[in-house]
Amino acid sequence: MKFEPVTIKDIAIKLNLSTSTVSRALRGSYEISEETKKLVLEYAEKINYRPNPIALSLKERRTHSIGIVVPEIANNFFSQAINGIESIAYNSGYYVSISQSHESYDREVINVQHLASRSIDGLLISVSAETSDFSYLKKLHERGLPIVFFDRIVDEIDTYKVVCDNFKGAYDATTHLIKKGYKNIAHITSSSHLFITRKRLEGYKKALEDNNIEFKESYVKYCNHGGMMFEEVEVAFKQLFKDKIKPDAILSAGDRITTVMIEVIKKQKKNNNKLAYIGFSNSDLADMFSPSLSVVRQPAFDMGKTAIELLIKLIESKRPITEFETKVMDSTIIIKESSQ
Amino acid sequence: MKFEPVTIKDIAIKLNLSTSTVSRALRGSYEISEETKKLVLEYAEKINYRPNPIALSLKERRTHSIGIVVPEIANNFFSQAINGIESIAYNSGYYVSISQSHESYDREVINVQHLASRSIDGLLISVSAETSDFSYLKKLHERGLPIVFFDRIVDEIDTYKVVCDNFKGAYDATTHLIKKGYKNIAHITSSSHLFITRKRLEGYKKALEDNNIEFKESYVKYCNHGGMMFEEVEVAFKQLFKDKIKPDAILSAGDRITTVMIEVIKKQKKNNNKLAYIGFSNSDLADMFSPSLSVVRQPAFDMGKTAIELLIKLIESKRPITEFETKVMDSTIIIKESSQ
DNA sequence: TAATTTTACGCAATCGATACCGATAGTAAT
DNA sequence: ATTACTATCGGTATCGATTGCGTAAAATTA
Repeated sequence: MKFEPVTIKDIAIKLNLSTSTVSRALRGSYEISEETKKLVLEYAEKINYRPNPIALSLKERRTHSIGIVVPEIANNFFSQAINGIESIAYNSGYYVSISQSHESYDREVINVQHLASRSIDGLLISVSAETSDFSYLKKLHERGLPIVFFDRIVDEIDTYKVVCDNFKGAYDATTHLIKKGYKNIAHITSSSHLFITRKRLEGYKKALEDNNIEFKESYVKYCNHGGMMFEEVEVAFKQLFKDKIKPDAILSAGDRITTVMIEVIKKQKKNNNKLAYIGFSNSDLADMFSPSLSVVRQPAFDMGKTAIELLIKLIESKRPITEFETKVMDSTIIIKESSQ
Repeated sequence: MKFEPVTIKDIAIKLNLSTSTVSRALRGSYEISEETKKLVLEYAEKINYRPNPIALSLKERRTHSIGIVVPEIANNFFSQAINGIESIAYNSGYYVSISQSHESYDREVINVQHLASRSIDGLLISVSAETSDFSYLKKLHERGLPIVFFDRIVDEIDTYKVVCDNFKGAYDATTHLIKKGYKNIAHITSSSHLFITRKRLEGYKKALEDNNIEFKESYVKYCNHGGMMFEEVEVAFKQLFKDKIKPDAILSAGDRITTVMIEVIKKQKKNNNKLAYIGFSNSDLADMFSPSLSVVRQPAFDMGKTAIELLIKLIESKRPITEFETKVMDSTIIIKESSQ
């Protein structure tokens, strides 16, 4: 089965013109007589001619599309961020191509390479939990591919970045738990090589410190697959409760880890309302949980918007940009029953 | 800022060979000496050469990528289906490009046109709630674009389709409610021009009929934006409760409508455990709701897998396929607290 | 009327990779 | 020595659209 679209040549042959004339007529060049223009335009309309974007891309060395690589789309934060990206992209004439790494380094590399080998003009990426080697991104960036990082940013690559204030989010959430009287606060988080993981850990630590609570290394558990595997969260959880002084509250990082943690809690039937928890989450359903979920919410939609705006700026800039900034946006903590 | 990837010509010049020789060496042609092959391969590796997929696409008239158009990705059913699609696509050498219609006809057309104008080899689509005119798809299909519909299928276009048994799902769910003693069962559903909406309505009706319960038109409420607007669901809900005999149970259609409906119920504080509900939903969090949510669950992942398999079959078939089938997969009803 | 300008269009190169058709050595067979 | 054959490589058209350059014919000016 083959899809045979009409080309400019078909029009040229039919109307006894050259392809150059047809091309110029279609784009309304002053060099073409009104008569010919009308003829071409009408016939093109009639046979529903559409320029072949692949041929155009080859010629112009631009595709007018940008690539998005995220760990997963079945994640409220990322799907909201994507919506933000799209809202700007479409109005700016860019088409977006979304792909998922599923928190796997290999999948991430495959996706990025595919996109980068000339099918996109720029890349928006939030790296996977598994990724600790960013050299493949660095190479692409050095070769001139415009890249903007959002959320899971990469510290060692110098370009625009968009994050929320992870330190403050974790600090506020931890402080909130402390104020509620909890003293043994654990932290279940994503993989340790993520920049945002470190920032959140810092916020958590600082809050403890400011309240004269001793930080315990054993209270911090990392999930190297970002919560993609139920077991890793379950193991982390169980280990926490092997401690002689059991946690009375948990701060969790990220949509996936937070929801999986809640599943673990349900499964373990641990919760006789003794365990408080608050998590980074952009779920719209937090209210409907039982108990309703306290969250640190990131401005995902706006982060996406900001990221794409910066990327377009990079792509369309005439001369190389060397001064980059990292936009830090506010997160909000929303207190519900789970942390009371 | 420009991205200047290495081309076959760069290699040719450097090694003092022709582009043809380099091309053949890269693909291991028998016509090239081992010596030259080694030389080319090593240099290509060194400078990290990647063939330009755009040039290849132009030449081969194939892109090795398929397009997915869904109403939204922030929807458990669709994100799971996409994961199913990807699981097969990657292993078959196809790259997937995802885009969202946001239940808007205009967005859907823009997305499909962009994809179709030669940047994809085939299309997987679940149409938006707004779409009632399928002529644009019909045209593309007639011109030879391979299309497979899944979930929101289009009756009047003859190709492969994948759905779950919507009739049976609705029938079973309604029967379950009846068996639990509910007699005034309402149905909040998506827009009326969707094929699956009609099928679900039929299942709902038949279950009432088989149990000698009178069908009331006023108990069926349509959401023409598929639940994308909170208000449409809220209005539907309020109207139901204006009826002199108020519903004691609701069957809702689709992930979005179901979750929005629950929000409405919360907001209205209608639920003193009087109102039972069950909805089509693939949420993994149904258990965590309060009350936990009874659902009709579709085999989203497998539906995605089946759809992409059929699409690849269509794309790679040597001669035109004229015999099409509609795969109907089983749905499962999972009973929890909300329908007791 | 001759010279010059304008109008309207065609030719061919280009983007990157492939593949058909040759072409040139070198070797083997007659 | 002539022919046949093989191994190895290059030239060039091609995919679809754009664009710089060239040019015939028509229109304008001198």
